[in-house]
Amino acid sequence: MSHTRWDYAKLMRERGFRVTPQRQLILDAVCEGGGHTIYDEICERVQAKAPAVNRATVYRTLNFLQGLHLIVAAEIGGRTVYEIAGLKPHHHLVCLSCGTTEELSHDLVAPFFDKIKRNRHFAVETNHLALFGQCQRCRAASKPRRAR
Amino acid sequence: MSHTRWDYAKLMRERGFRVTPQRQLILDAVCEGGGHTIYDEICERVQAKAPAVNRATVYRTLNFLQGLHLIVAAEIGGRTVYEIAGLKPHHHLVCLSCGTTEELSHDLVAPFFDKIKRNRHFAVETNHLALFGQCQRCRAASKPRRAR
DNA sequence: AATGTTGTTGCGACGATTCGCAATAATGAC
DNA sequence: GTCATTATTGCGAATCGTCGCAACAACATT
Repeated sequence: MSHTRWDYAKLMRERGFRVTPQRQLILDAVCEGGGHTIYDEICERVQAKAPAVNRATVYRTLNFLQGLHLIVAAEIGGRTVYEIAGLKPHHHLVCLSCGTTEELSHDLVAPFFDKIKRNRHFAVETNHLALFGQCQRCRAASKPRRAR
Repeated sequence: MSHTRWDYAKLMRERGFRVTPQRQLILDAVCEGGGHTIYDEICERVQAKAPAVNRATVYRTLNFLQGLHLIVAAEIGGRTVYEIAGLKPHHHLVCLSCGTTEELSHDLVAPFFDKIKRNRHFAVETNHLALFGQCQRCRAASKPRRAR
C-alpha cells in the first residue's frame, strides 16, 4: 500500500490527533482505488471490513485526511473524487458536451503557476485543477453544451 | 442596475423561455450583490420583496440563469458564489492561510488557456477560476494553513 | 380582452451531507 | 496493566439541494 510510505500514524499523533481503525480503513480504501475514488466506493470497501462504520464518520474522516494533506479531493463532473496525495500533481479537462475527462499533465500547468508567482507573488498550491470546456471531438462536431 | 444593459427579457423570450417575476427578482438579487453573492444573500433579498418564492425555485433559477450565461458561478472556499456575467472573465487567488481572495486578471490566464488549445485541442471555457495557495504576506510570515 | 398552449412555480418528498451530543475508546501518566 | 483525559465515533435530527407532479401564469393568437 502506497500510503505506508508516509508515516501517517506519526503525523497524526504529532498534531494531537488519534489513530483509529476507522481512519486507517478509510485511508486504505482511498489508496486501494489507485486513482480517483468516489465516496460510494470508499464506503463499500470500508464496510466490507467493518460494517458498523457510520456514514458521518466517513465524511468527517475524508475531510480530516484532506486537512492533513494525506488525500486530495477534486470536483469532477459534479462528483467529489478523492485520491492519495503526494503523487505528482495532475489536472483534468472536462468536456461540457460529452462529459468525458482527459488528464492534463502538470508540466503544462506549472509554467502558468510560476507566472502567477512572479507577477502576483502568490504561490498556487492547487494540485488538482479541473478545467471545463469542449474537447476536440465535440468542438469538431460543434455539439451543444449538454444540460446539467 | 447593471444587468439592464443586456436585454435579458428579450434573450429569454427568443429562446422560448418566459420572463417571470421570480426570475427578475433573482437576477436583481445577484446584481445587487455587486461582486460575489452566495445563495443565502440571494434568498434574503428575494424574500424581502416576495416571501412566497420557493427555495427550489431559487436553485432552479440560478442554474437557469447560468445556462443563459447571464450569471456565472464559482466554487470559492467550499461555497458557491454567483455574479453577473458579461463582465470580462476574471479569476481569483484564494489564500489558504488568511482566507482573503485577490482578483486575477484574465490577461494572465488567457495565454495558459491558449496553450491548452494548441497542445491538447481542448477549448477551455472556464471563465471564473479559483486557485488556492498562499498570498505574499502569509508566505513572508510563513503562516501555517488554517483549518477548514 | 379572451383563449389555449405549455413553460414555470410551489409543494411535498427524497437522498446526500452536516451537526449536536452522549457513549466510546486512543493515548499518556502512573 | 490500570486509570484519567479528551478526541472520536455512532446515532438521530437538521439542513441542503434536487426531483416529480399538479396548479398556475406568461405569452402568442385571435
